[in-house]
Amino acid sequence: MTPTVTQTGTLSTRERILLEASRLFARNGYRGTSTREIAAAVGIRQPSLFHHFPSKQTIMAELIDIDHAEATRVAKREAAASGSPAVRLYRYLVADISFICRCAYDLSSVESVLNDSDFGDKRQRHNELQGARLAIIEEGIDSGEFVKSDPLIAHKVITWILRGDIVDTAGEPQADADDFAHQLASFVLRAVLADPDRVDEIRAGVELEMNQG
Amino acid sequence: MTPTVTQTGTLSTRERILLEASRLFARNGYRGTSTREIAAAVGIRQPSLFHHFPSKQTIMAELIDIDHAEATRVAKREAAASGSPAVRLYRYLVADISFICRCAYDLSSVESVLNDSDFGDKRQRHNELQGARLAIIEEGIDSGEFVKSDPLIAHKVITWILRGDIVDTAGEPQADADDFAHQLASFVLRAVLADPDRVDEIRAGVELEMNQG
DNA sequence: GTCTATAATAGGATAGAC
DNA sequence: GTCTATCCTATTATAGAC
Repeated sequence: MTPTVTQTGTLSTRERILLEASRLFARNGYRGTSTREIAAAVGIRQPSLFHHFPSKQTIMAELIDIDHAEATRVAKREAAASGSPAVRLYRYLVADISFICRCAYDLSSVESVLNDSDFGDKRQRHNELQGARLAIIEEGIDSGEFVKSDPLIAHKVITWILRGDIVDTAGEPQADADDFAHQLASFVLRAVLADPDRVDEIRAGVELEMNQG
Repeated sequence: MTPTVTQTGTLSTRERILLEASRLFARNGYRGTSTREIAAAVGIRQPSLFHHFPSKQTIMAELIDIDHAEATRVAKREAAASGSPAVRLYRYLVADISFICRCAYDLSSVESVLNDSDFGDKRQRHNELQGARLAIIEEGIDSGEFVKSDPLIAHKVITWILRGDIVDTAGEPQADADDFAHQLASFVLRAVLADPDRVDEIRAGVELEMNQG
């Protein structure tokens, strides 16, 4: 399984390569990170990397797959879930944000390399995930639960918040990842709901569900 | 002056280097962009770049200065401006977002290189700008105009929205940059205001000011 | 599973002709 | 102001010893 931030003490060399590579890719970009830097961070020599991965590209490809596997899991669950668009959007945000905060790997670089031709085949799944998010927003606007406005604005802002969260809080242990996730989700819901006062009720309902399940 | 998206037809070689470098830095990162790629995009040979800039680093440094010069101008103006925190935050957001949309250069890479030791001296001004923004938010919460919550959450979200806007819409001509800026600013204000219904009144007031000034 | 040595290529920057 | 030619270093990846 994908390691969490609390498990970084007991990683295999392969996992430590993924961890250090993810941090360096986040800081200096995929192209801007050399295999020597990754190896140095892991504590091995540069050619030893190639015993665990056939190329630098496959290290990045595995990080992309880790990110997409979890995002797909959450998106599929909320697509089939019960509840109004607001409740499902709230649950989706909390699940995604707390995964980002808990995952040991810093997945910031994933989205930015999807424009690179080397990873073009990974892009379709990313687009599908974006579409699933937009669909919830459109449903909320159509039903009158969300304020009447361009769904693309809310969709963009949510994308940017998730991206910002990945970049700024990924990979570092967060004091209280759950509370942070709820605060961010509440911020978005306040902006989006036709009746912003419903935020507290939605938050309480989702927290109850999570404590039971 | 810094060129806008509508002026990309009449640029000097020096400005075209800044333009193409900004786009490549945005896509592939500062480290991940070679001087050969920049030269090819401009339509000259690699050594010719060094007639206009003494190094690759000085190209990036100039892009940072362009970004910070405008951000400082806007922040200083709103620090001294009249109006409630909500009105000043709204004006700040609209000014910053429409600058991002109008500037010919894609300034996405600026924030990410500030962690690089090569540009450490530019970082202080960035931190001062962040502080000015946080101060407006804290003032709004203390006065009761904003909803009672952790000011750092709103601050983070605003940072992420501005960053996302830079990354996704910078450098490309926007159909209606002003309307887009107002929609994003309204989204943030709805989430932040104790009385979200005041958004339309604040928007109308700022639009009136802008049409007069 | 990690090492040293090395191949082959791409990187930033300079010199000097035009 | 741009060019060709070139220097030196850094890059990804392989071969083969231990």
